[in-house]
Amino acid sequence: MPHTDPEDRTRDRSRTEDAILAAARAVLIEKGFGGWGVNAIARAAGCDKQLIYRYYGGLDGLAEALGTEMARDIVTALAAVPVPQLNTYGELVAAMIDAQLHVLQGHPVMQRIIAWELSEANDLTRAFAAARSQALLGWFTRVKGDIATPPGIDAPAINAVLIAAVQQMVISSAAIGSFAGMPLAEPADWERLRMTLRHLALAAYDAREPAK
Amino acid sequence: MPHTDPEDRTRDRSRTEDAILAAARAVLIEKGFGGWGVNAIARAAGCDKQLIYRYYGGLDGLAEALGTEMARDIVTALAAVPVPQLNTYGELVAAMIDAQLHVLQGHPVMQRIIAWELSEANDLTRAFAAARSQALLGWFTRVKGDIATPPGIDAPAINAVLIAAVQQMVISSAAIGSFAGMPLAEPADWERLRMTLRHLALAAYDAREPAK
DNA sequence: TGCACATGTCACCACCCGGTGATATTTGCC
DNA sequence: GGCAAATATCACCGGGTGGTGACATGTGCA
Repeated sequence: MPHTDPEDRTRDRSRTEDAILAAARAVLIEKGFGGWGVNAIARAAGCDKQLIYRYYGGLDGLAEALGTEMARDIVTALAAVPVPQLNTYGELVAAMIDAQLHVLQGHPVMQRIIAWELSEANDLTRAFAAARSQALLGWFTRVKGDIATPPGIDAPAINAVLIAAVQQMVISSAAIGSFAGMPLAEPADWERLRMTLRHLALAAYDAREPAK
Repeated sequence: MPHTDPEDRTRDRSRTEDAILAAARAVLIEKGFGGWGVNAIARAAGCDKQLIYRYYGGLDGLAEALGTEMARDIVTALAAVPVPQLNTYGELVAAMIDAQLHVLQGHPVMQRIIAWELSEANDLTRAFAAARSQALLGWFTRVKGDIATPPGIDAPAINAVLIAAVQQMVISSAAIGSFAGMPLAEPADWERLRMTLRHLALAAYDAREPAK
């Protein structure tokens, strides 16, 4: 029976490609970028490491694939933000911050990649950071056209600071479960952070923030 | 001549101890924690790695020494903050944030250690994070007694968010020179960040921030 | 059927790592 | 001077890494 069903073939390139990609994610999540190598990934994927070189061109190509996935996930998350309902600049920023917090918190691969960027400066990590910046800034410039930018305020800097806080808090929570004495484990902790970020965004932009 | 001057001895324990510690800092700064190991440090110190084990008890003891130095540097930097001149809670927080930004920006070892904390969760990195948190919170609780805490505001959360932003921006600048499209290289960039953080702190706490 | 190719496996290489025991040399005291 | 201890060096171990060439086996087409 030479013509077997593609589903239960023992030799299926696309299947092993998926297995390698999944293993690449799993190893990155479990061991971090320090333990992210061909041997560990091949072991986790249950195949020979040679296939990583054949199908992805080695670690670099595999990392690129993860970066592409990450950028796509950010775009997807931002696309779900209900922009038309936001009528002030502060509300828009608060929504963006909220989306960023949400997607990053549920995305351990992105968390590891960000920690990677912060630890090693090379072409790969620079490409990671650029992809995320582009996804964020692209969405924002595309959306802010509808809403007036407050005058006399350094909006890009404030937005960068808020995004930076989100990143640091989420990455720190994954590593040690808290930050500067503020616990980051229970859902209530995250709600507290969410409210704080919203408060800051509104206080920075909208003259009178609504009572909470 | 058995009684040589201690200054030009070839065999001087305290001298090599200092050399090892300096090499530990240098290697951490240059290669990051991924390349921070006994072989590289001994090579940089110009001595045998055996001495690292003898004098510091291995990598763990050496890392502890670096952590102790870091905590001491934070305390020193905070001690220079002119607390008596600050009469509002927002001003106090702004001064703390400013001190934190200043010390971290001039402390590449601390930058690497923070990136380390964000990448690996073990007893060592947890001890690092705890030491920094303790230095910060200890100073703050010791100082805030003089100034009334604004009611109805989650001050610890806001402070944590601002500190988190500082950390993320500085670490990111060291790694890729910018963050979310905001350049972080020239002194003017840092002044811009400084002003933004101050604006946020005052907007969050003091009802009417002074005109800039 | 037979043959070419795609797919997967294995063995091996040089290199670096952390760690340790044995050994050499200097120092300082008696 | 002599001798013990402190200081420093060397050689080696097992193990892990990224990378590569040779080989085996399943697949699908002529």
